[in-house]
Amino acid sequence: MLDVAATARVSVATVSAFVNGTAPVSTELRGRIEHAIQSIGYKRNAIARSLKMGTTKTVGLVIADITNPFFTDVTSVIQDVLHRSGYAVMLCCTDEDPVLQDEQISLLVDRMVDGLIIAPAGDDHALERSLAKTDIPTVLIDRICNGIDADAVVLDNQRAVHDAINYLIGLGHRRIGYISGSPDTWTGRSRLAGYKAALEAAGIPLSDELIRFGNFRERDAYNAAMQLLVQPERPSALFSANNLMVIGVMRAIRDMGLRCPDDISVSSFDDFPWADVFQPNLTVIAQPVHAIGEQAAQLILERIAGRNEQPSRQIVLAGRLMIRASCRPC
Amino acid sequence: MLDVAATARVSVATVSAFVNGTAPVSTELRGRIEHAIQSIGYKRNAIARSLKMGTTKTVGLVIADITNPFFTDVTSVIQDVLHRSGYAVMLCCTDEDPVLQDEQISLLVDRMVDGLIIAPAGDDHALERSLAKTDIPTVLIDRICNGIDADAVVLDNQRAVHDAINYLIGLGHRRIGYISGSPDTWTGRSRLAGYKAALEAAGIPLSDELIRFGNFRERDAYNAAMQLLVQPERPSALFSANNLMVIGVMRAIRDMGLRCPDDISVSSFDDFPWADVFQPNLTVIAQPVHAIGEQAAQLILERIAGRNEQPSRQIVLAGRLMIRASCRPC
DNA sequence: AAAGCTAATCTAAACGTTTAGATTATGTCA
DNA sequence: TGACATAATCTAAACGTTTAGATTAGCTTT
Repeated sequence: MLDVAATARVSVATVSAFVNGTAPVSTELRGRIEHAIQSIGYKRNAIARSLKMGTTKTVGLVIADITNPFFTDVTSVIQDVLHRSGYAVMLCCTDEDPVLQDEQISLLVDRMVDGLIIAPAGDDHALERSLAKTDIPTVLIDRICNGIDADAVVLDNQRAVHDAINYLIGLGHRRIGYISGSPDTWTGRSRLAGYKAALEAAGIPLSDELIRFGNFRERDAYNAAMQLLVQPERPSALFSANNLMVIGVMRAIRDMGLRCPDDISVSSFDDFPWADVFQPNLTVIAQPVHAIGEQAAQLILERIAGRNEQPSRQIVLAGRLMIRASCRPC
Repeated sequence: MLDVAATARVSVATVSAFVNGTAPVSTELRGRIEHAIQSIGYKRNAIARSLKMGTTKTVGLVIADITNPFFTDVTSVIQDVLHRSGYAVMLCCTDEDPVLQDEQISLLVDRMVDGLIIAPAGDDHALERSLAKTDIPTVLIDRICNGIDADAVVLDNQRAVHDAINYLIGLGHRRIGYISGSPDTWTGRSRLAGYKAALEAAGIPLSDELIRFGNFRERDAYNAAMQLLVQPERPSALFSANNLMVIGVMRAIRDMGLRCPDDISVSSFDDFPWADVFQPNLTVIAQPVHAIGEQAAQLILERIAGRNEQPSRQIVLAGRLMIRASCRPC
């Protein structure tokens, strides 16, 4: 900018005024500056600008796993709306590891992101500590953390799973195996609660024999499903608490020489774009990924702009049961 | 840092020396500084540091679509290795739109990223222009651009598709429909070239009737596949040039009331983690996503460190044909 | 013609670091 | 004791912006 100013024989203040349109500049100088910028190939340095302004026009997005279609779908729309508002996105993955999460958040805070959108990993206190000494606006997605006072947009997990399990019960299933996400997370707990509530409401006794933990990971879910399938009195249906795990479940079913839905019914949280075209066509709970991303992005923009000074609120969205062909009457 | 210096009754230079370990500090002062940092909750400001040092410890990653599992797989390993070297990743998506791509690259350049990893969208000149007036180290992935002198890690697309088509020919197929990616991209062209070469080598006459363009998008591929399927003399096999498109292809097949592989064989570029467990089990060309990400990350790190001053080189990796159950003898 | 406005431009001080080079303290040796 | 080396610490100038407040130029008005 100093070079531009020198070339155009004006002060840096004038160049700045012209570049940002923050103050009127005479046609005369405007021409000279424009020309100087062209010939030098000047680009405003966003780092210096950030330092002075105290704002980076960047928001940090922290998710568990970039390989999970749910997160990428949400990320995609978040990026979209933030980009339209002039914000860039810095994406970090935690692999569900609270230590890594702390590192990533720290990295984002150091880089002075204007806002944070987080799908928290690990137990509630982990995030609480990570966020302790910063006052960066934050919105939580997918999961809620108890100790944290921040906006959140989440699903009515309990209700959604309740509906799905109810559907299975309606088909006559009584022994329904449940592959749970990590009970350390709100998401894992609330979905499990939906399962339990549905059974309870139907008067079916709960059995720990039917619940296994897959930690939202395909590999772990495979093992978990295997444990359920080798039981002498095998479940007639399996429900998986997310998309990654249902693949492990299906693999276990195949490896046990069983077929879905002929030998066993399967349902799961999270939809796939290919679910209606590859067999078995999975019956799933579809999350409103677009709405989640849209809402999260709007919330963070409002908080950043300071337009929203109200106490934090939680937006709860509903899942939708997509009945296809992976469940049979029992 | 000034506060810390004041509290510890030392100069900022000493604080800086302590924080970065760049110069010896006496135990006495070390204690005082440490204590001051604790009580103030000081964190080094990465923005100010970047401004002074001229390095952001950040690399920009530009991909077409974060929703595409191929890109997310690669992104995942790139993030992993870069994070281990202390670099953060700024992820941008272009939606295959050269204009958006230019915007995103500009944004990254403004933010002074230390390096750029790009899966180019649009025609070669688009990227050439975007990269014109910057000397940021760059490595290209997935696609090559002619005018650009940068390291690249790509697949031997032609060879890979050649193998896959050969496999179909070996099964007796003669009318093989091809759903191509955008011919504006190197990837689209090189894969198509593999198709043509394979037919030619087998003495099968080429026919434009059998080639349709799906632009690497599910929706477009659906339409493209439809056009092939309504032909009076329908192809006996369909090959899709990427993962997103094969879903569109399968949907078209279903909507036409056909079944794969009974009525028509299907194969495609890119593997799915669920391909061996959902029917039809797709026969695909698997890309070495891990190697691609690893190599790309290493290349950019070397270039950034200035360790590698050699002329740019292209790393060409091989795809692997995963034969499953979506192709039948004809 | 002097005074008073207004609009355009400029000067200089921030923002929070890093770092060369100056300064000070400590110890060694003749 | 004084000269000299060495190690630790400090001072101050950058990095490339923004912006409050000062200055200047060009008009009106009296």
